[in-house]
Amino acid sequence: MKEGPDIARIGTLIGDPARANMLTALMSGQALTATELAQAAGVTLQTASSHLSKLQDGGLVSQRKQSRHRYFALADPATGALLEAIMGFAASRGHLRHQPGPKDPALRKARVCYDHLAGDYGVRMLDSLLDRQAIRPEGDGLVLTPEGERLLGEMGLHLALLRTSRRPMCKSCLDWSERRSHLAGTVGKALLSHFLTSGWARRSEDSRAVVFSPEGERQFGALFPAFRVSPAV
Amino acid sequence: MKEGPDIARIGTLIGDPARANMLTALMSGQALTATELAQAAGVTLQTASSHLSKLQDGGLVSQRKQSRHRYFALADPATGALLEAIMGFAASRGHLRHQPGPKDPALRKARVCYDHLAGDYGVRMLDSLLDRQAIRPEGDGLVLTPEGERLLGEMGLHLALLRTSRRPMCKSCLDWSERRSHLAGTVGKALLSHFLTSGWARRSEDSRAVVFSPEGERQFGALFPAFRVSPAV
DNA sequence: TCCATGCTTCGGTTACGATCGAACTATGAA
DNA sequence: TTCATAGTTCGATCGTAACCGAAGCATGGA
Repeated sequence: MKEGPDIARIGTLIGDPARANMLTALMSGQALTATELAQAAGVTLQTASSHLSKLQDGGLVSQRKQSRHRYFALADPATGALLEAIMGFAASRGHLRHQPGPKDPALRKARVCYDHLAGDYGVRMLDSLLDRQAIRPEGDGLVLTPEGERLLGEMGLHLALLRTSRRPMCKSCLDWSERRSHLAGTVGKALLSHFLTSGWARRSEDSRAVVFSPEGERQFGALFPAFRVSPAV
Repeated sequence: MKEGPDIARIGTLIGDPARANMLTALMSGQALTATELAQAAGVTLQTASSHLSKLQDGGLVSQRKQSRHRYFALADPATGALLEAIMGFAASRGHLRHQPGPKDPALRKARVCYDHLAGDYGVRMLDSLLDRQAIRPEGDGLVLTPEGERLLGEMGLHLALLRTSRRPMCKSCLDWSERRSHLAGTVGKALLSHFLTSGWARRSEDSRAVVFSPEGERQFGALFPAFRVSPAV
């Protein structure tokens, strides 16, 4: 018989709509309870529980008990990266759950993608960083330039701390709404985190949307000017 | 309702064992007929036909008519890359179709991974290229150094021609058998192609194994010495 | 024209897995 | 102790999709 990785198992786990909804909800990077995930998936708690134990057996999600609650989260960054890859691929083939039109504009403008910023603002940020040579494409990936290090330092990010992670610093991630790339990796995570902690933006309660305050809009606009009216393909 | 890429659809397509087997067979990079794919999947021709039309609707495979035959292949390199990513992820979670032991030694030694060399020899090749600084890790990816350009030129590969492709030149790909990376991308493809055309190796008829000739072993060993007895994790 | 080959379509069967109600366990609060 | 909340396990139902036999198309050779 054949030998090799069991891709069918992973496919089956992701292939059920309820499980896919749960995983998508967990792409926000937050840990969610079984009840919350049941709501997100549109199934009862019993069904959700069954799905979650399958996802856990499959190594896609991890569980943390905390008093009466059980918090579930994506198992690790690799899981998030895999889901991002599949999302990008699905979008590239036109497999959208509904129409790709201008629906849910908040999500299209700015949203959380596992742990970094996606949507129009995410794309614009990466474009701007590339334009001012803070980041440079190199081989298949992206690298931070000295100018980029200076810029991030100015914003108060601790580069040395970021480098301790085993994840790549910069990584491009295909955006399903924009059909273009935005910035993932440790730096992408740190930037989003910076926006949130400095009060420039906050996360929407009930979706993956990221809502900028007026002040945040101003600051973001100054840091990452829309240097080109980017046509969304 | 939710908005976004339909990852469940991709998951379902990959999640059926018969379809997964077909896709794995197509990872050899060769175009195969419906009959061949039916054999690979262990189903009848009717069933295979049904699966193939689903895969085609989903944008995972493409079809080419040639007289009475219909050749199917992976739709594009992005599809191969996605499958590679899922294989790596599945292997990292221990999801193997059978035991990960020393079974099918030919496959573990050297095999085709979509269009480049994988297995022990693939890992060894990349290790060796990194060791002699022909390739350098940069950011998330790999880049060819001047030394690497010299080396490839010496082997008779046309770098200018390779650069015309939109795919990255060098790319690392996680190896399920070795749990380490091997070389993908345009350069990885060109190297495998070089081994095959120069008669150093040939493809096995009925599997993804790559069989080296005695002369090929010698040449490969000279070019890519096993500079370190690499422990397979 | 006839037949062989390669593949698709149709129809009916079957099996697996998603689903939920109900009962059960666990933790915390009153 | 009792009650409430959070979650799992069990059992039964139900729908979908995989599967294959048979028939139908298409292409090419004799």
